[in-house]
This record gives sequence, C-alpha cells and structure tokens, in this order.
Amino acid sequence: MMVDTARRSGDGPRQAEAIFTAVLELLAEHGYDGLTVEGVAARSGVHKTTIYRWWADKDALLGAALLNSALLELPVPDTGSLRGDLLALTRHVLRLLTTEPSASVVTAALAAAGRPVLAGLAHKFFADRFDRELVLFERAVARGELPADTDAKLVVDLLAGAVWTRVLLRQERPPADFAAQAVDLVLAALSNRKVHPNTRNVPA
Amino acid sequence: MMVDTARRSGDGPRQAEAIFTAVLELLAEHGYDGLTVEGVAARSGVHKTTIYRWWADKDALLGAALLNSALLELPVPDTGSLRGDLLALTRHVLRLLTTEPSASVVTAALAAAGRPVLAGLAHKFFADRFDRELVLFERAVARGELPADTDAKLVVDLLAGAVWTRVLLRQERPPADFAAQAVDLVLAALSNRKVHPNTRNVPA
Amino acid sequence: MMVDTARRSGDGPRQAEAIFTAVLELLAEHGYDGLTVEGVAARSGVHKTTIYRWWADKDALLGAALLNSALLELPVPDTGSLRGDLLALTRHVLRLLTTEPSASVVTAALAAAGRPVLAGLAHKFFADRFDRELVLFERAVARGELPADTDAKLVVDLLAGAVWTRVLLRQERPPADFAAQAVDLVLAALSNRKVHPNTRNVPA
Amino acid sequence: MMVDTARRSGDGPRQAEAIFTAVLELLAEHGYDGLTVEGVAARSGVHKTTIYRWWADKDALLGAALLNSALLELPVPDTGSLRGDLLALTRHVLRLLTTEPSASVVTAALAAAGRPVLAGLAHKFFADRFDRELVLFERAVARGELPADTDAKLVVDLLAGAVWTRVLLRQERPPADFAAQAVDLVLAALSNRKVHPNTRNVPA
DNA sequence: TGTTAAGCGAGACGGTACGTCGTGTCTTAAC
DNA sequence: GTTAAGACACGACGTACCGTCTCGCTTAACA
Repeated sequence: MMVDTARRSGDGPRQAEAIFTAVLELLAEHGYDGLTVEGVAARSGVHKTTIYRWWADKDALLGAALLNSALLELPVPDTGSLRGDLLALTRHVLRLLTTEPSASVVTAALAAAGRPVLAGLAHKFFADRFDRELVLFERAVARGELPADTDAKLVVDLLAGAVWTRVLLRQERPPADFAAQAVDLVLAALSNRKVHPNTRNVPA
Repeated sequence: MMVDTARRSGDGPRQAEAIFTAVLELLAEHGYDGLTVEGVAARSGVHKTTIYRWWADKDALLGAALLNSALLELPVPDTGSLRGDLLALTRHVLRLLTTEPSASVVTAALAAAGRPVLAGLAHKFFADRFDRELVLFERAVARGELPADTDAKLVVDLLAGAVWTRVLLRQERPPADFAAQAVDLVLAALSNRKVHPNTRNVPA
Repeated sequence: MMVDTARRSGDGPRQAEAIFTAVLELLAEHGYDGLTVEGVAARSGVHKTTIYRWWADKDALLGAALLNSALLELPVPDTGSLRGDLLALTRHVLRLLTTEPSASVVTAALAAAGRPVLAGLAHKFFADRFDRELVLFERAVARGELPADTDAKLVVDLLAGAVWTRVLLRQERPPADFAAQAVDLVLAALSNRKVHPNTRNVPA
Repeated sequence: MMVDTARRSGDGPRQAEAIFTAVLELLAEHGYDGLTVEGVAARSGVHKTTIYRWWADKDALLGAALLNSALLELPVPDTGSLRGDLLALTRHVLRLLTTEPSASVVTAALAAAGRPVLAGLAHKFFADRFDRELVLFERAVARGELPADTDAKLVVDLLAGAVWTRVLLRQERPPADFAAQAVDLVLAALSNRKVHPNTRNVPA
C-alpha cells in the first residue's frame, strides 16, 4: 500500500518537514551560530548524513527551511485604499521584525544575508516578497489614487527600509504610530509630487 | 601599577593597528566566517593568545576593529541646503554599501549584526552615526527650510533604509539617480506637509 | 546497531596500533612532557580529534599504550628451581629498567605514576604483573623448596624494589651480579627461616 | 639601613622561603602538574619574573625546594641494635610514603624523577640520604652483629625498595607489621648467610 | 514475489578553529 | 642592581562542529 507518493521526487528527504522545523526552532532559539547541522539532526531524529545527502551545507539547509517556512510570509493586503494597503504592509513588516518567533528568524536570516551562499537566497526571498506587493500600486493607479509613473519599488524600499533600519540597526522598538507616520509621510510626497516638483536646477 | 609612558594605556595591545587592519582585510576578503582569530594572528604577526588577552572573542575583536575603523565613517555634510545635505548623506551610505572595501566590510558586518555581542555594537555604531546626522535638520530648521516638529529620525531611517533594502536585501545595484529620487520623494513630502515654503534657490 | 565485520569492536580507532607505537616512541624519545597528543597524531598519521574521540586525555592514551605494549611484559619463568626463577625474574626487571627501549618508557612512565589517572594504571599494571609471578612460589612450595606460609609478595617486592631503587632512585648501573646477590640474600633468609626462625624476642 | 645581610649572596631571592613553601604546598595539593610557576608566584607574593631569575625552570625550582625542605629528611637512627635501626629506618620510609604531607610530595617527586633535569636531583637526593644510613651497618659490624663484608647498600635498597614497590607501584597500604617482616626477613639472611649458602648448582 | 537500487541509520574520520593555560623571555620603570 | 609589573611569542591543551566516507539495513518500485 502506498502512502504519500506525491512527496517523493528527489526534492528532499522523507522527514523534510521535521528537519525544517528543527532548523527554524534552533535558529530562533540560539541564533545563526547556534544552528548546527548536528543539532538539527538530533532534534529532528534524522541522521546527519541524511541531511548532507540533500543539502550541500548548513546555509543551503537554512535556505531551504526559510523558503519552506510560512513564518516570513508577506500577505498582499487589499483594503481598498492605498494608504490602508501600505499601512498593512508596513505594519506587517514591523510585526515580523518585532514579534516572536519571526523576529529571531529574521534576525538570524539577516546575519545569513552576509554570506555568499545565502545572499542569493536573500535576494530571492526578500525581493520576491516585496515585488509581490507591487500590485498594491497597480490597484492604486487603477483607482486613480496615483499617477502611473510612480516608482513603486522605491516606495516599498523606503517603507520597508525604515522599519529595518529602526528595528535592526538602531535596535529600537519603534513607537506605535511609526508605521502610520512613515506611510503618511510617503503618501504626502506621492500625492503632491507633481504639484511641487522642486527637484529642479539643483546640481547633483 | 600602571605607568603609561608612550604607547601604553591598557586599551589594547601594542600592535592594535596591525590587528585591526588584518581583521578588516580578512573580513572583506573572506566574509564573517572567513574571519578567524588565527588568521588575524597570522596576518598581523601577533600571537593568537595576545589577541585573546585583549578581546574576549572573535566578535569583540571585530567590534573593536569596526569602531576603530575610519572605513565606515559617516561625515556630516554641510552643503547649505537640506536637499544637498540629504543627498550627500544618502549618496554616502550608498557608496559605503556599493564600493570596496567598505561594501565587503558592511556586508560581512551585517552578518554579524545577528549576534548578541554585535547587536549592541550595531546599535552603538549605526545609531550613533545616524544620530549625528540630526544636525542637518536643525540647520534646515534654522534656515527656515523645515518646520521645527519634523521627525528627523524618521526621515533618516527612510532614506538610509531604502538604500539598505535596495542594495542588501534586493541585492540590486540601484540606478545612478536612486539617491536623488529617494531624497526628492521625501522632500516632496516634507515641503508639502507644511504647505510649501521650501528649498528653493539654494545652490547645492 | 553494532555490526562488527572485521576490525570493528568499539575498543579503539582503526589505527590503534600505529597510535600506540607513536606514543611509546615519543615517550622513549622525549619523555613524558615531550609526549604530546599532537605529536602522536602527526607521527601516527591519525588526526588529533580521532585520538580524543577514543581517549579522554593524554594520560588515558598513555595508559592504553602501555597496557597494549609488549615492551613491559613480565614473563613467568619456569627454570625448575626457585632460585633460577627468582633470578630470571629479577634480571628481567633489571633489564627492563636498563636497556632500551623499555628503560626510557619505564622512566617516563614513572614520571606519570604521580598522576591520578595513571596511578590506577600503575596499580593495575605492576601489581598484576607481580601477582602473576606468585606461581613461582606455589611451584617452589610444591617442590618442597619453601614452607607454605612464605610471604611471596614480600619477597617479590624486596627483589623488584631493590632493582627500582638502585636503578631509578640511585641512578646507578648495578653490578653484573646484582640480581644474583639480591636473590641469594633473600633466599638465604627463606631457607634459613624454616631451620631456625631466629626472629624472636628481639625488641624493636 | 641593612637588614638580613647574611642571607644575601646570590643563593636565591629574598623571599626564597616563601617560595619554597608555596612550591611544596602546591606540590602536595595539586601534584606535579598542578605545580605551576605562576601559582607559586601568586601564592608566595613574588613575581614570576623573579622566580625565573633565580631558577632556570620549574624543575630547578622544585629541586631547590625539595633540597631545602626538611620534609624528606631521613634521620639516622641509633637504637643500639641493627634490627632496631633497620626497623626505624624502614618505618620512617614507610611513613614518608604514607602520611601527609610528605606522601604527596614524594609521589610528585617520584614523577619528577622521570624528568632529565630532576633525575640528577633524585640521585643526589635519595642516594645521599640512603648512603647516610650506611653508618648503621658500620655500627653493627663494630658491635659484632654483622660480618664486615656485608653489602649494606644492597640491604638498604631491598628494604627501601620493598616499601616503594608496595606503596607506590602496588598502590597498597602495607600491613602494620610490614616493616618488621621485611627487616626480619633480611636479617635472617644476614645472620645466616655463611651458614647455609645454598646458592649452588642452579643454572642461571 | 522477488530483485535491485535508492534512501537512510550509524558512526569513524580528517580537518579547521575555537578559547584556555602555562612556559619562559622581554621591556620598562621603581626602589 | 634587584625587583615589580605585565605584555608577549610559543606550544599544547581539550572541545565543537564541519563535511566526507564506508558500511549495512530497509524499503519501495519494478520486473
């Protein structure tokens, strides 16, 4: 009798889920350094050799676990207004970085971004997620809330980046209205960009 | 009894400079993992135990090297206009993240930011630097370019964060006018917010 | 699940022989202090960590090497007479302490006898060997050469001890007939004891 | 104003006594390995450098401390009878090896005997002491208790050696009458050596 | 229903770096 | 001129984890 035939195609060991769970738990508990393949093997009940059979090294394993994880999902909000959407997005990022267990994972993943192997992953991971948010802007344009030539990517980077910077670099817990302030500041710019395009005649 | 004739102050080994240099070089060349105390010892010509006498571990050593380094200095620009100052600041951050050797160092240091020991350092390091930039805004307020209640920290975080996000998370090389676009977008918001007494006729 | 095909018994690394050889060579060449685990690893071609996997520390390793070694074997002589047996035994001990490579090994092992870990080993090692010699006396009793109540252990300790003292403590090379003289002196006592046990009424 | 002019002649630092005390205490407490120059410096309140100025290395220091110590003195008994003298001697050796603090020191010194530097010392130390006991035999010969050609050195080695072997090699605590039995056995031989020279016609 | 190949458990191993401890040398002042 | 103070090179310690290997057992797909 065959069980679980689908999940058998060279895409990972039979216990992949248990392994990923162990990876993320250890990552959250002990940080990147505390995440050891031997520890993952012990906690997941899978032999170390088996892990190495499927992933080249610790970073590859971490990459797979992160990609597989729902922890860092970024939903695409649809509140009906650009402001609502951006607020939801910014707040979600803020929540990711400030509440457990995602905060630990993100912090550790940030550490991983400095590593060659995971750099590509970070790109794929974060950029993909942010790119998926670009629909927000398309909808806003459709709604007439925005001119079509708005640089949506820049806006996302400003907002997400402000959160990253405040939480991870400054290591501060931002005020409750941080997201709202950031969003409103950016929106103020967008709504009046064409009105006062005072970016002229200033030499770079 | 401490004596302190010339280069004797209990603040580090005699070869501290050589050690820091080796640390940053190895960090730039091989990343955080490739930065080993033994490697530093070998390259700097100082014995491993001497290093351990002064710094508790690898992270403390890295912290000291980063703090000591001029590589990551953030000058406080003074161009005469808020826009010019912000542009200079943003471009400087961008340059830090995209040109060698600082890019490698920052990238590798980013990997280290996930570690407890260096988290505090990151705070001290980045926050201090950003905070020092707040004078820009005081000057702008004095010049009448800005209302006094502007959230300067938020602005800095937006701009610096956009650069971090674009370069490190997205792993993209931003377009040449990225800094200008970001700064102008933010300025549009600021100028707009208080109606429009703004940054005109001020040469950069 | 243990399998144990050929040379697999959980009793030591695959290269145990090479390791023991290296241990004894280094011990003989450079003494106890010159015996380093790293040196053993280098000479035996086995990695240091492998050695530590099987023996807790340097002393445990030395202990194992000594126990494994045939260098310090004490054969049980069987010459047909008690005198011949004791002579053979005493001369063997003398030879152990005065000819290479055993002399170096014993000398170095002596240095180790002061250590807790090896103290137990010394007990096991020397006591076992000496005890094995007690048959000599049983045979002599059976032959009628000795009364049954002879304190064999004392005799062995006297003879072996005389050699130890002369060679190691006095650091003298004993005369050629040293063994014979010692044995004969002791035998004179034994043979005499049962004829006229004159050890009475003598005040301490 | 000069104090203590006598004890100033290149024979050691001013705090020599404190140093020797520390050496012997540490030796007794932690064994040879636990005896560190740094520990001696710390305990004696003398700087490490000072110690090294006077003694070449750890072993030389230990040697000096042992020679200076009264701990290992071997008194020359004079009880009026050979048996009494030998008994006193043997018991003294036994006591040295079995009661603190001398036992620890001797054990550790034994370990030191395996070291080249201290080998000479051991010779000087033990042999000298044993040799001083030879007067016992001269007195016994004078008293007519012994023939003049008795090999006194052999007798001392037998007795002292039996104690060493029993206590240090066998690691056993000898019975209360051990010394008496050994002495009596040897005396039995001496008193009848010429009477029953049964050392004939046995092949070596 | 076997056969066969892949997955997997088990664990020894070489290897790199860790952070620690002790040795013995040195330099620099202070007494 | 001896001593105190202490930084230093050096060598070894014993540990942790890495990633590789060999060897059989197991298991499922296929013949």
